Amino acid sequence: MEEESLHEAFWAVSRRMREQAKREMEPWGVAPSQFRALNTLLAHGQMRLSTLAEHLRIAPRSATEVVDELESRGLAERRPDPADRRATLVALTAQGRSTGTEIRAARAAAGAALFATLDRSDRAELARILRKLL
Amino acid sequence: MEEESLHEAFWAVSRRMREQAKREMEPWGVAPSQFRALNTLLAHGQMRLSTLAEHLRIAPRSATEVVDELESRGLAERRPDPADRRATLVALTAQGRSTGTEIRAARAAAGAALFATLDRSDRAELARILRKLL
DNA sequence: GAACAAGCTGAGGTTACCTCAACATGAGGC
DNA sequence: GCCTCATGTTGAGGTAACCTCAGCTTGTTC
Repeated sequence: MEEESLHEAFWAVSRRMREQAKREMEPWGVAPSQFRALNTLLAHGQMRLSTLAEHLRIAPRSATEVVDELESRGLAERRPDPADRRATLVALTAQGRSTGTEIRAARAAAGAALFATLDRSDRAELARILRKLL
Repeated sequence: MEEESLHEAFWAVSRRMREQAKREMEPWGVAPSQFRALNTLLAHGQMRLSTLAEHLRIAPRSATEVVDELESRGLAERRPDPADRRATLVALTAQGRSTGTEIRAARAAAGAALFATLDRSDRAELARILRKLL
């Protein structure tokens, strides 16, 4: 009973999160899934497709798709991994880096809107609980 | 910075939630979206399609689809609204009611698995914070 | 009784995934 | 050096859960 409503509430919030993220990124023509990739590349630098997939917790095949999109928008590029010729590395282009940081800044400025309604301690609580759930 | 990781954590949890829900409902051949509808019908009784859409926070057109599915599985049925001939009411069949309660029981028994890892106070905290976010 | 609103659905689209199989490359055993 | 097995990426094809837009039927109001 209680679990069901927790479930529903969780679902509603994550839905709202997605909608909002989508709106925020529209000006750059970047979809949420692409931004997620952009963001981890910003944080960790170039990496293999499969490593990116792990970071994003998606199947390698799906990472291929996201990278295709980023590449077609000129935000990232593939290069052969010199260490293993089966692998390809994904790296941000200069434009990818700047677009990524711009979006991050915009989101921060918009207050990462949803979570901004929480005060510092609530955010800490939420983070703690989410970590527990993972 | 912090918001981004909150975002990611939230996303990861809701993803896991969906996967788990899907697995739990497989034996009944009911998808998560269908169960959501089933559940609100169990809770509130028959209602108009548009009202159901509101409850589920989806577009009316999407409710049509969910109800189509439930109907084809014999779990719900449409009947004309005697009060307004434009409208159709959605009601659970006997099988719909029993299947719904079975799934609910199964999920409760499985501990609504994810949230079971939280103790009582954490769950209350989480519920409070989610409510604040909505 | 004309005009506008409300309720539902057909058609068609999108996002963000998935699996499975093919193909190329690498690594270990013999 | 060759064979086998594992690893990395991608083509093909599929799915869930939504969406909008246009069209139909009824209802309400003036």
